[in-house]
This record gives sequence, C-alpha cells and structure tokens, in this order.
Amino acid sequence: MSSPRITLKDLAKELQLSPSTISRAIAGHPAISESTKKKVRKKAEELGFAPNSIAAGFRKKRTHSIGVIVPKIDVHFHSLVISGIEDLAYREGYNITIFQSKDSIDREKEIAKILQNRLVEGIIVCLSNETKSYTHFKKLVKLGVPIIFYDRVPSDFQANKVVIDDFGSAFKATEHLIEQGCRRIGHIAGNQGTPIFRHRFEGYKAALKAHKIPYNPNLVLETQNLSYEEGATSAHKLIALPQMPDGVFCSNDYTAISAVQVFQKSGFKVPEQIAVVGFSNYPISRVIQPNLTTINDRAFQMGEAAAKLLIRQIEDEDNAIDFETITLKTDLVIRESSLRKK
Amino acid sequence: MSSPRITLKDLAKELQLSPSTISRAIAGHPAISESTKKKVRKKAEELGFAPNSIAAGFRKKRTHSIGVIVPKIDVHFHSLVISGIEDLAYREGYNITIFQSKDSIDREKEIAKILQNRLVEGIIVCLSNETKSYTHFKKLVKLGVPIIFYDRVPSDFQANKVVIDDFGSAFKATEHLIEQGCRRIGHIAGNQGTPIFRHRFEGYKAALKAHKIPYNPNLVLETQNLSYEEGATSAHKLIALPQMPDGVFCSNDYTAISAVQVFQKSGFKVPEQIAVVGFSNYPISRVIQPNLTTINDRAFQMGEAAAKLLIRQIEDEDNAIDFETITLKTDLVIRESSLRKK
DNA sequence: CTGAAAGCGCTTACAG
DNA sequence: CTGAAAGCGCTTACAG
Repeated sequence: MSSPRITLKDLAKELQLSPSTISRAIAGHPAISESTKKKVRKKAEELGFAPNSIAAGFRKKRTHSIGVIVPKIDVHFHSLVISGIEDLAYREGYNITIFQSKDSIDREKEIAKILQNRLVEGIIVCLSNETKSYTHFKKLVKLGVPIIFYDRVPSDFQANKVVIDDFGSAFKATEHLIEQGCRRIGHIAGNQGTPIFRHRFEGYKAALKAHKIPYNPNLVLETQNLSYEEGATSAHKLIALPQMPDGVFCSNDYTAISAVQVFQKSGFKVPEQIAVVGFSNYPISRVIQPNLTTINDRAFQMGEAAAKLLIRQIEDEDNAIDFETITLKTDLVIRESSLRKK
Repeated sequence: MSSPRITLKDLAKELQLSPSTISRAIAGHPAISESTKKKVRKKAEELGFAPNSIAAGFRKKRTHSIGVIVPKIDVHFHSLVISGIEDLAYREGYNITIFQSKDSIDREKEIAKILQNRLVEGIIVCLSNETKSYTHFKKLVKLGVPIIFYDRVPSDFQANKVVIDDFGSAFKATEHLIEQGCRRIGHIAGNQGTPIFRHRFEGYKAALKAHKIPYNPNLVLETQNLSYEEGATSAHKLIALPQMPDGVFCSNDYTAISAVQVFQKSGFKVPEQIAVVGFSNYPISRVIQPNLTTINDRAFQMGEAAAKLLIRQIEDEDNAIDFETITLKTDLVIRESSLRKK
C-alpha cells in the first residue's frame, strides 16, 4: 500500500536525465526546454512524485514554518487570532505550528526550547499570565528568530507587537455609559498585574475625569480571572453598596453577562436601572438577553496583523526595518444592555 | 544580533573532536565517556548550540509533525478538539501544523497537496462540508501517510475514525424529554446531507418509537447550517403549528438557545410549556437563562483520542494494527431548560 | 539547454 | 571510547 516515496533521483533514472535537470524542470526553471519540462512533469505525475519540501527547505535553509504560542487554543479570542494568523500565513505560503502554554511559564519555556530546534522562521506569542522574564525568548532572538507578541506583550522587550487600544476602548465604553445618562459608573476589572487590564482601568478613570465625574474606588472591583463566577460575586457587591451604580463597565464579556443576570435576578432592570458594557464581543454577547453592548476587539484582524508583520520581518533580508507596535482600533458595539436613549 | 547558528561541526572544531562524537555526546550515547559528554555539553551551552532537529529528522526520515485540517479554527468545537490534539501530541513529542479548509473542497485539496510535500507523519481531518470524494486523501495514503478522521468522517474510506455516538446521544436527549412528560416532541435538525445530523435525526425517531410515540414529520424542521437565525425561524414555525410541541430536541446549542428565546418572547414558559434540549454543551449553554440541557460532546477527548490513535498508527512499524472507529460516549447534561420534574 | 559536484546539518554502520 | 565516510533529497554555482 505505501510504496516508498519517489525522489528526484528516481525520476532522473527513469528519464535518463540528471537530477539537476529534473529539479529545474519541476521548478519551472527558464533554462529548461519546454519539451523536457513536459516530459518530466508527465513522468512525475505518472509515478506520483511529491517533492520533498522539507529537504528543499533544508538545503535552502528555509522551513516556511511559523511557530505560534497561545495560552489556550479553546479560548475564543485566541482561536480567532489563530484563525487570522492561519489565513494570512496560508496566503503567504507559510505553515503554522501551534503550541499552548496553558498559562504555565514552565511549559512556555519548554516550547521555546523546542522552537529553537525546529527552525521555525518566526514566532508569534501571546504570553502566559505567569511570564515575568523573557530569557527564553531572548535566546531565540539571538538565534536570529523574529518574534512578535500580541495582546499580552512584554513591556521591556524589543520586538514587534500587536495590541488593541485597551485604554481607548475602555474610555469609549465608559464615555458611552456617561452619554446614556449614567453618573455612578462601576468597573469590574481584570487582574491589575496584567498590563492590558490596567490599561482598561486607566481608560475608565480617564473617561470619568474627562466628564468631570468624581472617581470612586468603592465602585471598582478587581477580579483574578474575570471569570463568570467572579462577575456574579462582583455584581452582588455592587448591589450591596449603600448607593449602587447606575452603570458598569466590565473588562470582559463573561463578567458582564454574569453581572447582567445577577442584576436581573435581584429585580433591577437592565439597562433602565443599571446599564452594562462588556469587552470582547464574544458570540454569546449578541445572543444573551438583553444583547450585550461590548467592545469588538478584532481578534481575527489581530492575528492577520501579527502574521503580516512577522512575515515582513522574516523576508526583510537586510534587517532594515525597525520594530513597531501596532495598536488596533476597536469598535464599540452598541446593543440593548446599555441603550437607554433610543 | 543574529549570530549564525552553531553546528555540530563548529563544536567539533572547537573541541578537537569529530562531529560523530559530538553528535553522540549530545544524544547521550552510552559509548561516549562521561568526561567527554560533560565537556561537550559545557561547550554547547557556552556557544548556545541548538541542535537542528529538522536536519536530524531529515536524516532519520522523521518530522515528528502532524497535520491537522479543520473547517474553521474559531468554531468552539474544533478549537476544543485541536486543544485535545495539541495536548496529547505535545506529551508524545509531536508538533501540530494546522490548516483550515473553511469548508471549501478546493482549499481542502490544496492543503492535502501541501501536506504531501511537507512530510507530515500523519494527518487528522474533519472533512469540509463540501467534500464528497476523497481522491486527495487517497494520494496521501498511497504515500504512506496515515490519516484519521474525526466528527465529519467519510463512510466509504478505510481509515481510523473518531466519532461521537450521535444516534445514541439524540436517543438519550429525546428520551429525557419523554421522561419529563413531553409527548409532542419537535426536532430542529441539521443538514440531512451530513451523516452526523442524519444520525441525530434517526436517534430522535428511534426514541419516539421506543416509547410508542407516533412520529410526526410536521414537528421536524431541517436547517442548512443550524445557525442562530435558523433556530429562530424554526421556532416560529413550531409555534405556528395547529398544535405546537411541548418539547424540542435541537441538533446544536445555537438553534436551541435561539428557540428558547423565541418561545419566551412569544410568552411560553421554558421548560414548563415547552422543554428544550440542545447539542454540544457550548460554554454559552450554562450561562443562558434558563441554563440549557444539552449533550456534552467531549470535543477535547475527541482530539485526544484522534491524536492517540494516529500516533499509534505512525509508530506501528509493521502496520499490524487494523483500522478502527472509536465511538465516544456522550453525557446528557441536564439543566433547567428541560427540567420539569424536580 | 543539460550535467557533475558540492553541500545544507545531522546520524549511524563500520572500523579500529 | 572515538573517527572517517556515506548519505538523507534536494538546489545551485560552475562548467560546457
């Protein structure tokens, strides 16, 4: 059943030609005569020749392979980013090899080591949330492997990066609540050890300030993982305040949805008594009742942008282009959960 | 910045040893003296030697690489499967290279061609929904590349396969509705051109039969893609029937959730007046109100099982093991949307 | 237009 | 315990 693979040599012998000629004929080299090319291609087809692109890449020192490290593949945000990466890489003739760090720094280091040896031409990384130092990535850079970071990016590491405008998005979200008439606006925040969640918190505060609404730390609840459960706990705390908020900006959709449900179960009307805005535009946000107003974080575009930038760097022979940080604009997707003024 | 990669040869020159010895020392070959090994390892560390595993693989004719073709990465089911594949492959020392067919037969064929040339050691596939013939995969098999299919599998193709028990799951789901007192049970079905959805439909009918409930074709609505929108349309049709159903089994969670919402908006109580069961146990199903009863389709386990079976086949030197179809058992996850008897 | 030769970075059977 | 040699399947500079 599994006949041994046909090689250039086999074809050469069969056709009484040299392997060089076969190689050139297959590659469509202009120096080869049309008649030879035709003959070679016919025979190749006949024998089921499949060129060994690993061998070719090995010879040419290219693998056309990009390594991708994500915390977890099945987190919708990451699967969307990967989808964007795959799409662009495919168009550009690159393959993507995927690893999940599972938010473990040890696993991330192991993967970095594997990647050193597998000669990927570049790497796209979203840091594990345990990652504080980057020596494992520095080694790769020293070996000449370009690395680009997305979303969770290191601040003190020279590299290409793609992030979304967390500050600006949070500002927009909060401002929207203000425009809808909210004056006591709460915030369910992510882990403040993580820059992106800190930026969202900053954006929230900045929007309040811009609209001369005093910042009230009692209305801000920090969570560990922005889990559905923590969303509920936080919502209960907000309700229990002497004066509860009339709007909440949540750092992701899970906490937002969970908060909406707690408010409703406790007899408050959303958005009339309390308006809610989430962050990420998960599919669920347009399904839940009321539909959730949220930030479209453009995960697919983020993947595309990361792959594009990385490939540019890979193909930038003389290393002429400087590092760059792309900040993707986001949209506020306004739905029912925040819409008081129709 | 990017110093050229150190090779075995460089190390050999540096240490006045032969490349053979270096190679063996790095690999921990027993014939090499401890002192030499120590010396080599020290120097390797010092010079930042990263063995070129592509070259080694090329020499040994191994890539330790598995190709994965899925319709879309960002569909939660597939991202969970991929996660399971990655997890097991990682433990076994394999990398996974991912492609999305985007449900296009043309793209699937292109990918199959790429995979022929990239010398993956095996392939895991969920067929595009356009795929009717399998010549592109037959070529790969002829080249000696094992292929395993999951979920959407070809019926007339000899290969390892992993599927879930669609028939049994649908039977279980429908029987559960009957046990909850439903007597007029509807079904929102997937595209009947796709075997898995046909099997679910069969399971539904079989459960009715087993409980002596007459099958009524008016209660069954076939959809194209089981989309959220089609769920709503179907629900409206069910409501419009002269006698509407008191329970619905839906072939996925999207249609189920959308149906629940339509029923509620139309003033019907779920589950009291109409009970609903979905299929897939998407994260959203435990968040929606009421929580959705659904089938846990064990996507992660499916990925693990596929990778395990594939690797077994890869490493089965003398090709002694016969093809196998693994049918994964599923759980009915009972939640509020169907629970009438507390 | 075609071919002979060298070599990409490893491993391994053979020899000592 | 260590080394010299061959070779995995290609590509490409050099030669004719």
